[in-house]
Order: sequence, then structure tokens, then C-alpha cells
Amino acid sequence: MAKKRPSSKHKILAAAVELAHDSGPGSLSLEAVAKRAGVSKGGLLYHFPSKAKLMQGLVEEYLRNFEVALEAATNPAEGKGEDLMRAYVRLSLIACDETHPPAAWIFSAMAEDPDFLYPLNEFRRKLLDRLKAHTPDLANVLTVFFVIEGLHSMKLFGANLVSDDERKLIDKNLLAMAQGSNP
Amino acid sequence: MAKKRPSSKHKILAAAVELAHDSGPGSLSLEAVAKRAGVSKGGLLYHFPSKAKLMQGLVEEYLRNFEVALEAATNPAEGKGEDLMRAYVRLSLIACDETHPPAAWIFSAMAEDPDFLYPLNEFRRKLLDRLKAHTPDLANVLTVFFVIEGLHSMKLFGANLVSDDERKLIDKNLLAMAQGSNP
DNA sequence: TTTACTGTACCGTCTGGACGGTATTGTCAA
DNA sequence: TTGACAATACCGTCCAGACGGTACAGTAAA
Repeated sequence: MAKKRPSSKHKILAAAVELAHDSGPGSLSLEAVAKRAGVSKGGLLYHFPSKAKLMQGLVEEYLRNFEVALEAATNPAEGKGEDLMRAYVRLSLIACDETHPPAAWIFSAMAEDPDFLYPLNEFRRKLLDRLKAHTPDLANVLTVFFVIEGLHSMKLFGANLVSDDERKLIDKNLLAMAQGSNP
Repeated sequence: MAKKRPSSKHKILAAAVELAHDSGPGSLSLEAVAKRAGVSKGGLLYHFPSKAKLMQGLVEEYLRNFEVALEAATNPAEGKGEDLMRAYVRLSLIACDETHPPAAWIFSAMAEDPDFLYPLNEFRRKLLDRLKAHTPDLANVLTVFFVIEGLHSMKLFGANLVSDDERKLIDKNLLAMAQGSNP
């Protein structure tokens, strides 16, 4: 499977994420990404033959990371075996707090072509289905899910609408709801 | 304030909104907007001397519309005098259901320059402050607010994650929470 | 005459992507 | 062991097209 030197690909993806965050979604040109990654434009195009492929790469990496984290948290064999609902809430809240919002590139992808986000939407649909199947209280699940979506949206748009205390209150409530809807 | 012939300006703004929705945020070029609005490029630049001014125009129109609707619903002199919290929830849910999401252009603005969204964030901050001042139950307000943000976000990203029944359940819950936190 | 445009021509810049070339590393037969 | 070849991993250049914006001449109604 040829994984001898995976560094460049990851460097490029990381550079794209950073650039989308630091310089705005509009600045995500191939040259800019290549420069940031310490790679020539030709080199970038070797790994990602088109801008579209780069975007797909970003989406895939993001989904893979979240999936791995969720699996690791809930898998009993790997130590914790955390409750699915609780793990989802906890991981989502952590993602919300990262100084580097891992999804700033979403706007770049969206600007390029909204269809790039299709896998992301599918992922969320499946996740919500799992959560619904997992807990009996449908209203509870929906509330938790959309509050988290709202928090992510706020982060994405760079708005900071709540104080630290209010945020703590939200976190506490969400975790309680995640806990409460399970036997 | 020169409101003699508002048709062209509005036609241009409407065309920009439509185009952002139909053809993706990336297709929002001045020429494309002008063509869609049935106006020459020179004519567009007469009203909006730069792309930045067009974006500002979109933001301002959007905020003005929401503010007017909210004021109309809550002002006792104009008939209803609806409760602020309830009006906010109701209007937000209506906005969520419009086939033409009124905020598809947000991605275009974001791609151009994230700073364009500053007034929008400020508006939401003030709105949230009003809601907090208006009702005693802080946790309730925050939950309602962020669920609605989440619903809007879902709409923006073109994801349809809930069935009609689930959506009705959410609406019912939100309205109940809006009602419940008031004396 | 002023206001509100239309229409066209044009400029400078940026961008995605194609392309040819190159250095390094791996493979394998003689 | 070595020489021939090939695959991998890039580099640097070039180009057609799109875009924002400018300039300007014309027009038709109020």
C-alpha cells in the first residue's frame, strides 16, 4: 500500500487547514497551500491532482479523525468503553474548544462546490441514527445534537456569543442530558 | 435617502441571493449577478461600486428584514404584541423552512472576507442578550438559542438530517421551552 | 440638466492545471 | 556485486481563462 513517506500528504492537508483558518477561506489557492506546506506547486499536484481532490482529502481526513476518536472512546477492548452518547458529546465539545477550529476549511470546500460536503452530511446522518437507536428519548437526542451543531456553527462563524460561565453551563447540561437519557 | 426607484437595487440583491443558492457560493461574480438581475455590469457597479459593497448590502438587507419582522411581531401597537422569546423562535423556524434559504449568500461573503459577517454576529449577540434579559432561566434560553442555530446551520449546509415528524417534535419542544420560561 | 442607467472595451492580477524535467529510491536479472 | 531500468516524489515554468474594477460614450425619462 506504499506508505513509506506519508509526511508530505499530511503536511499539505495540515497546511490547507491552517491557511483556511488564518487567511480566510478565499485564500485557499493551490500555490498558497503548497508554499505553506514547504512544497512546490508541482509537488502538491502530484499528491492531489486537482483542487477537488484536495478538498476531498480534507473531508476524508476530518471524518476519519472523528471516527477513530469515537471508536477509541467507545470500544470496551481499548480500555474505556464509554457510553456512545456521552463520548459524542464530550468529543464534540472538545472539538469546539480547539483554538484551531478543525473545520475552517469547510467554507473553502463549500465555496468550491457544495457537493464536497455530501460525505460530511452523510456521516452526521449516520451518527444521528446511531444516537437515536442508542437512547430511548428522541426529543433529548435531537436537542443535544442540535445544540452541539449550533455550538459548532458559532465557532465556524467566528462568533463568541457566550461567556465562559455560560459555556460551562451548556456543557454541564449537555452531559447531564447525555447521561440522563440512558439507563 | 434616495428611495425613488428601489427596484434595481433589490433586484440585484435578490439575484445575488438566488445565484448563491442555485449555483453555489463560488459562482457569485459581479457579471453573473448582473446578468441574473437583468442589468448590465456597469449598472450593477453604479449601485454597488465594489463587490465588498454588494456583500455589505446583502448582510444589511438580511438583518433589516429579520429586525422588522421581530419588531412587528412584538410591538403591541401593531396588533400582536407577541412575547419576544416566542416570536424569535417562531420567526427563526419559519426562516428555516423557506425553500430559498435566505442565507446561502453567507458562504459567498465568508469566502470573500469573514469580516463581512461581523454585523451579523453582533446582531446575534444583541439578540441573545435581549433574550437573556427577558427570561429568568438562562439554561433554557441558551438551549433554545443553540438548537435554532443548529437547525439554521443544517439548512445552510444543505443537510436534511431529520424527518418531518422529528422536526415537528423539535418545533413543539422549542415553543414549549419558549413559553415555559416566562411567567 | 440631472439622474439613472446601458454597453463596450479594456487592464492587471490571480488561478487551476498541464507539462517537461530531475533527483532519489527500489527491483531484479546477469 | 553491479548495471539497467522503473517507479516515486517532487520542482519550476508556462498558459488560457476568469475576475474585479475602470473608463467612457451614449440614452432616455423626469
